[in-house]
Amino acid sequence: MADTAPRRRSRASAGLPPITAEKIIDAAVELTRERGLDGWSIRQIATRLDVWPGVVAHHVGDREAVVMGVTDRVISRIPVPGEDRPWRDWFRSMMVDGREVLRDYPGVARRLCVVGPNVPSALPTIDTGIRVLLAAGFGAEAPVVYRYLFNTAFTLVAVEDDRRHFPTARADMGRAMAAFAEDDSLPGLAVAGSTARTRGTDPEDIAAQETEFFLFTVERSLDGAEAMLTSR
Amino acid sequence: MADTAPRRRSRASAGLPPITAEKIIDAAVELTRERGLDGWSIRQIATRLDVWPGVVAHHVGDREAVVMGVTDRVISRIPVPGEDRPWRDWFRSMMVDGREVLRDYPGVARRLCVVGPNVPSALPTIDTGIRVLLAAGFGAEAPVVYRYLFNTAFTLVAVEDDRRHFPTARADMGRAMAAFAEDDSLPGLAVAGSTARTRGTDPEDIAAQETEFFLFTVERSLDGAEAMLTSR
DNA sequence: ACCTGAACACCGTTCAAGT
DNA sequence: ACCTGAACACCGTTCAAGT
Repeated sequence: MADTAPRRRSRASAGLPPITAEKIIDAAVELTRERGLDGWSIRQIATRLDVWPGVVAHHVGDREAVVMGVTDRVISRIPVPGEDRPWRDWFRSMMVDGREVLRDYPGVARRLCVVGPNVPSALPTIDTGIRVLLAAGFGAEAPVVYRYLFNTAFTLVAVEDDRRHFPTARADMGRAMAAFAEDDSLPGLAVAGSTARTRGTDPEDIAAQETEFFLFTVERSLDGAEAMLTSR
Repeated sequence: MADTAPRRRSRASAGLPPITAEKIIDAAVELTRERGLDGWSIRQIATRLDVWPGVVAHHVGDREAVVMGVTDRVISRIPVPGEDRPWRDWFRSMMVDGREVLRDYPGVARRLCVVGPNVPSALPTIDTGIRVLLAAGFGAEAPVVYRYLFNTAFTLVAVEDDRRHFPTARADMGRAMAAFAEDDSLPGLAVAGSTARTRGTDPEDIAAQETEFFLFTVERSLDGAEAMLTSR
């Protein structure tokens, strides 16, 4: 790995181009793809760029600033569906496409949920989404409905990210539930256990179950919003 | 603070009682209440107990083990509503009461969502909740509906925790949105901005808005589940 | 302006040695 | 069995000094 390797000679005197903030974020984005947003250090970025750690602070700022830079870049990759789509289609597309992007950069979904519209690249999506809800008849509740749908989908992606960092957690959970299948004293868990038993436990089965639950969550949250329209 | 203070003499020779795993988790729970689950170090726990850092590993294990111990203890404080309650009431109570407990221990909600039924103290709640859904007529879908409702509520609490660690984020978000109130080129954000303008920005206003959005999310998620019953 | 090189005050984990 | 005391391999941040 050689993540920590001291350098010897000045970049300028060696004829190398100067480091820029953009190159630092580039390296941080790539490290985030490989190891997640909490899986790299400022010193590892510096090593990749062949400079000393202080250079990162000089061009970008502290770790927090680097993380925000990465977040903004990743969010900008999420496509914004056309505003002519029916509201349920628009949100389903945005959520499913957003999940695809976010899953490649573990930890960014959590950040997105926490900082929300403070990430500039999220603004076009928010603007279009609220307009779509206005057109659907949500009126003054459009902003809160947007937040509700957005949060429900992407906090779930954040949890999926976290679970990948507990590689055994998924299998443990399945096994723990399955163990209750014949427990008469806990009939609720017994039902969950029977369900768990019928499902596969190898990685691709788990991935398919995750996607299935994500899509279930998306549809339920859309139903929850739709109930606001029909009860008028 | 004196979080790092070396000790001098043997506990045994000083007549002090031996450290136990329970006392270590006690100290960690208290530190979590004060600073959150990511706000303390193994060395700070050791300092509070007047021992060397290695003692924590000896009695409990690594940091992960201490965190799971804290999580289990905090979850055990969440009351389980009576199973005779109508399903919406049962879930509303569990979610609102759970939020009250979890908010006192920042970071635990996130853990709970990630490890789920691997925390032993969560099992009685899961068992009762699934039974309540079975009684309500959700049939084989009871387990997935339980997961959906649980996740929606407590991932939101996890985000609320995170936002408290970005003390400016909340106000920045409000100000950022309000700034779009007269932006004709972004009409969706303009609507959100107008809404943001009418709301207070001091801490207790923010707390009230957080609670309001939490309750909104809870009702919408319950509506989303209820739609599964009415469409049969 | 940009970068080096080092220092500072922290981490979690491990482990031989003492009691 | 329990704890000391130290070592190890890391962190993020800061900053005087060089170019």
